[in-house]
Amino acid sequence: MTAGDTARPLRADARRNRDRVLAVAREAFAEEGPDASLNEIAQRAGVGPGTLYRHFPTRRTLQAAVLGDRIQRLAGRADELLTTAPPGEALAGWMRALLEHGRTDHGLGGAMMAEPLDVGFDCHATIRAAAERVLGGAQRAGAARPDLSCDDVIQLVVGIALSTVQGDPGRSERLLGLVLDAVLVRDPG
Amino acid sequence: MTAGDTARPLRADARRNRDRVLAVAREAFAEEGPDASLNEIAQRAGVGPGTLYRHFPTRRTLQAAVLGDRIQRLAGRADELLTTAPPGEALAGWMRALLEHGRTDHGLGGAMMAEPLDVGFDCHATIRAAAERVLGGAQRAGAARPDLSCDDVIQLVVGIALSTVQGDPGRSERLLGLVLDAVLVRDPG
DNA sequence: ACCTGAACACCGTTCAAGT
DNA sequence: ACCTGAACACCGTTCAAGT
Repeated sequence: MTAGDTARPLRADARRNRDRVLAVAREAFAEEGPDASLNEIAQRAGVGPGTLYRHFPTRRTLQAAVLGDRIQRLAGRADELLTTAPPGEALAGWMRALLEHGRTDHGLGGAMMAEPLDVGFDCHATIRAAAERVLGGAQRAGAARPDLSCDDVIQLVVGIALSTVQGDPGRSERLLGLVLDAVLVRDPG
Repeated sequence: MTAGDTARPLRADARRNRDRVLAVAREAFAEEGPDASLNEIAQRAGVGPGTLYRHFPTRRTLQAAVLGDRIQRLAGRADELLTTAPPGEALAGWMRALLEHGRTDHGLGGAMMAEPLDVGFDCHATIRAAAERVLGGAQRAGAARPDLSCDDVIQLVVGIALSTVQGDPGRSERLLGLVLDAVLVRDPG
């Protein structure tokens, strides 16, 4: 199920307009960040402002829709890692993926996690569930500190993303490494 | 020396206007966050928009001026802690102070650290110097990991501030504790 | 030297009118 | 049922005119 799924199908032209707006918004957020002009997005998509607002009543709704499949992929990546890597590495790898997600679109990914409100499909719940899976796996294997919650993991990583959006990715990785030292339990080998 | 010091003294009315704007901006940022309307600040201060822009050509300039003395106090707190607490506790205490700073004014404190550009007096340099002092002290005493840079410390703490501005302070402290586990060297006692 | 405030281009948002 | 686009209130920013 995709982020944009609604109760019953849209009329053909409505669906097309929605997709157009979404495609343009994707580019706009990538280029100009989360505060890109909505009117300009509507214009570039060839629709009136009203049409944009009909489909996405608030800016956050549009942001959530843009991030939707990215978040789905992020959740899927958790299960992928759990079957292809040892638990500790799976957790570390997923945190790396979350970090990258947080940095996308000039920090839009991280910003959405930093604000409590949820829109459309529940981004928070999806990410939290994925975090719980990788963290739980690592904890049961004794590879991660047992007193950690998935919110701890998420907020630490999102924090790194937000404090380094402007800088180079190398800084992000460096900081993630430091946090991992507090999260992972040293392998006695 | 205060943040607002300029080369030569202002005319009396100019100085008064500047102070008025600054006082109103302080309230506005505290209430509405870093994006508070500049026009409204000018109006509430009883000056025209042009006057505000004359004194603070960009929003960041105004933000820096508002945060100025807070940053001075934060830097002073470093030295205070270094003389009243053992090195490891001084570092931890200062990081706590930095965390609180990052959360002020709806995250304005943290946001300014997350963007590279500097305005007016150099906020970054002031904070980095303070961080270097407490971190260096702790490292020389063997209380902190020797491979850490002051940027590591700052960005980790600022990240926590940014990812928890909306939530309760308890979450911030919790996450700071986790980061401290990676920063401090366990006391063998 | 400094202030004022009208003016401009822009933004988000709404809503009557259309199809 | 959906779209359009004019309209409104607002914002940041500038600048000629004043003192």
